[in-house]
Amino acid sequence: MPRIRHTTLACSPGCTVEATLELFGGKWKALILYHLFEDGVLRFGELRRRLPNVTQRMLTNQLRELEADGLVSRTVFPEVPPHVEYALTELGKTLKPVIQALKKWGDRYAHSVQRNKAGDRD
Amino acid sequence: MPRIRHTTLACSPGCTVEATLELFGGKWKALILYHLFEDGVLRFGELRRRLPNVTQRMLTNQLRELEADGLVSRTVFPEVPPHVEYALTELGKTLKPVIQALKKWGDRYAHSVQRNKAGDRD
DNA sequence: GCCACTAGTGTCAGGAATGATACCATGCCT
DNA sequence: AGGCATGGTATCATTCCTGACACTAGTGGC
Repeated sequence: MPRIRHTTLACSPGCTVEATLELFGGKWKALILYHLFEDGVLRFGELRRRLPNVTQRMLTNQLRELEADGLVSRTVFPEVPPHVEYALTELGKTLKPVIQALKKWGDRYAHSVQRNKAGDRD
Repeated sequence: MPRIRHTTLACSPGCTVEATLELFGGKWKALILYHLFEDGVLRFGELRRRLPNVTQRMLTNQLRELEADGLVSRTVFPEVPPHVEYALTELGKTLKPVIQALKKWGDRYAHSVQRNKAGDRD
């Protein structure tokens, strides 16, 4: 859950930047998308294993929101035990260059971010 | 203030994606960066005018964090009334392709994000 | 003397985001 | 009959984010 949804994109010229960010600004969404780009299709449990620090509830939430935004598809197989598959939609796939840009920058520069602040964690 | 700072980037292969996102995942940071890309150097008040919905305190906070992360420089002119200029650092400038990717995607696809969810706002 | 201007800071409060934990259904295996 | 597996939900508590509002300094103008 980012914070605010502004679907009217009239606020300012850079507003679409914000709007885009809100789609995967959720705490784990970018990671989810990233793994879906890597692996294509993933079951709930597989995603969970790839994101060890996410609680089940969080993962469900984030996936539901991605689904509601049309970025991720959710396919339920009526089996027991339950079987649900998550994959990127066509729209979701268009985010690839964005995520790649993020990753590329991170791989190159993240280490050079000097955190001078107190209250540094992790 | 994103949420967690993990400076050790060992969590998962997509971790740098998250790390990058945390740099400008703050509610207004992407917008601030965007405007600095557009205009080069901006005074506090100018930024404030470009981001009408941000409170002074928020703007200060976000700028301080961007500064702490080494993305934005803050230059104080010892005058009265106060005069402070904000600009991108060299590191900050390297984020340009990332912000551009966000904007490009937003301009093209943001409108096609269908929000099926209840609780839609704005 | 009083007010305005700029760039803040301090405090407080409300709400949202997140986490912990427990619980559910159902079919299979033993 | 009991336990396990999967993909969830429900409830509660807490922590974090954000906004509203008031306040500051120092000089110039009326």
